[in-house]
Amino acid sequence: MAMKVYNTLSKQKEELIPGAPQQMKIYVCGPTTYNYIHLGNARALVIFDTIRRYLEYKGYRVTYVQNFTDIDDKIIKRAQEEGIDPLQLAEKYIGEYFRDADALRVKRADIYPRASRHIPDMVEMVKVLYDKGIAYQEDGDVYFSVRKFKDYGKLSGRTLEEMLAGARVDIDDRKRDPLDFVLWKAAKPGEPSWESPWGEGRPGWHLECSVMSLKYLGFGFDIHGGGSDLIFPHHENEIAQSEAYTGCAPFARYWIHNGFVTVDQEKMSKSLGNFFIVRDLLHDWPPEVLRFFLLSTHYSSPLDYGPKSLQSARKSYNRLAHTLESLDSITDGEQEAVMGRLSKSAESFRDRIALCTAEFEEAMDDNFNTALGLAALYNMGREINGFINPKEFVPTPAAIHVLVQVRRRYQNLLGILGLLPGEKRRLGAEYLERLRMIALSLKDEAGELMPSQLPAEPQEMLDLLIAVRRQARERKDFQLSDRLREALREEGIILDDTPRGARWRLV
RNA sequence: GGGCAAGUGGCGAAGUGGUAACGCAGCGGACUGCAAAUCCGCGAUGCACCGGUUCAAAUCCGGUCUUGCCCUCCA
Repeated sequence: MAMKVYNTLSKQKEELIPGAPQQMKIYVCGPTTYNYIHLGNARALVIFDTIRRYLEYKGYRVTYVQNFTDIDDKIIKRAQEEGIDPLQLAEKYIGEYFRDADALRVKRADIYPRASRHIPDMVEMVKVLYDKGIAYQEDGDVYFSVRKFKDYGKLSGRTLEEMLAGARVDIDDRKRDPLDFVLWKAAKPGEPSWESPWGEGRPGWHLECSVMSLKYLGFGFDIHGGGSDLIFPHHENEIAQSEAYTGCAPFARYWIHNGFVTVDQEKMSKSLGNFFIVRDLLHDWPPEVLRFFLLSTHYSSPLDYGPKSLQSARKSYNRLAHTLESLDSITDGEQEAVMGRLSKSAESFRDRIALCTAEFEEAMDDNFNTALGLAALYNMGREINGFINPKEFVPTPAAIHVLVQVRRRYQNLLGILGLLPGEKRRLGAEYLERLRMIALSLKDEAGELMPSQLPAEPQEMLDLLIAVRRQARERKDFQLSDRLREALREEGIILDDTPRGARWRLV
């Protein structure tokens, strides 16, 4: 199946054809590291991570590059406030970035280039642009002359005149044209700076992405991604620099931009101050739930954040995860049971699963429509539940065989979206005391069901409480049974009664 | 002021010419202890509004209203 993707450059959906067979070279603009990442940053991360995973699923060899902007006005400002070295500050937040990204199941990029480590390459690019007469110098600053690049505006879809009409551009005497942008900034006292033919200074923001993407992926690489707020000026300027530098086009072939996360319909942004830090959200919500939320809307649309939407995401996600749990428990570690004759119903079940898989792939092939892909997973989940839940279901070897395959398939697809449930959490030592409290508080009611000697290990303690409850149920003491279940629930332990006894899980 | 999106059931959200996916909430049912959890089923005669094109429109065209985004560091 051919894949299609919306290309910001052509403003239409195009077939995605790799530059080299079965390979995809992707460059994604990473964060400026002066703070923890927020949910808006996370959206871009998760979206491009999902695109990458899907391409890999389709058999592409993906080279994935994501930069860190570690030289920047804000980093410098923040570092001055804290009285530390800017690069050290950036390094600290790069570390924090990895903690959050890893928690969100974002696969590591192949290369994480940093602006600070590519200064000579950047100076070289400026030099070439200067020698070509496209850039000019003024008081140690070097500017790119947009009038010298005829295609300026092709990404954002604006002419120079339209941009000027905005009248919000800086009036700067040193610029020959208000729309010219800085390639190299002359050093100011107390700021990090590097040697250059125009004196001490530091690179302009857009330069790093041009230099580093060309260096690691080469001219005309496949996909360049980022948030829509980067279309102008960042990506527009990247194109101008890079194509003026190399003298040919296109610098990158497909430009993919994701929509914003909003709060009360307003863009979540650092400058507005209405942002939510991923670190905090991870404290309250499992990473899969955050990922589910971020992928539940098409990547190009705005996504409104609110506690209600996350609650809904949690319930929605739990259903998908629960189906996987059921599959796990029924196939119970079996890898590949012996093949036997399939019943008619098992056969048609297998066929319907195949249809859902095709549905998922079609959705993802069409501009990475994760919302539609999730719908396919729900359809698949419904088929699975409908197959294994009825009383008349018999786990014959043949049925298990099918289910093992289905589990693998279902797991695979969830994995593309990064939605595989994390490792089952263990009962930590902190539970022991809380569980003992429950036991003690119910001692009178439970009478001889509760032994006087309580276990000293959390899991044994929980097993004991579950056993007590089972006995209470057997003698139809539902009051005690319910009270026990409620008490456990308050501690975050949920009991599910099944025909094979109670199963527990953590919220 | 200029440029660009979007407006779909109570809520969220797919669908860009052929008769409205999916999730949450709600309702009904199965299971059960008239429990929790879970599972299954049901839901828009209509897709902001008006007009037009077409055998056929949520989907194309024109107009109106509303909202958001970009034009400034930002994923």
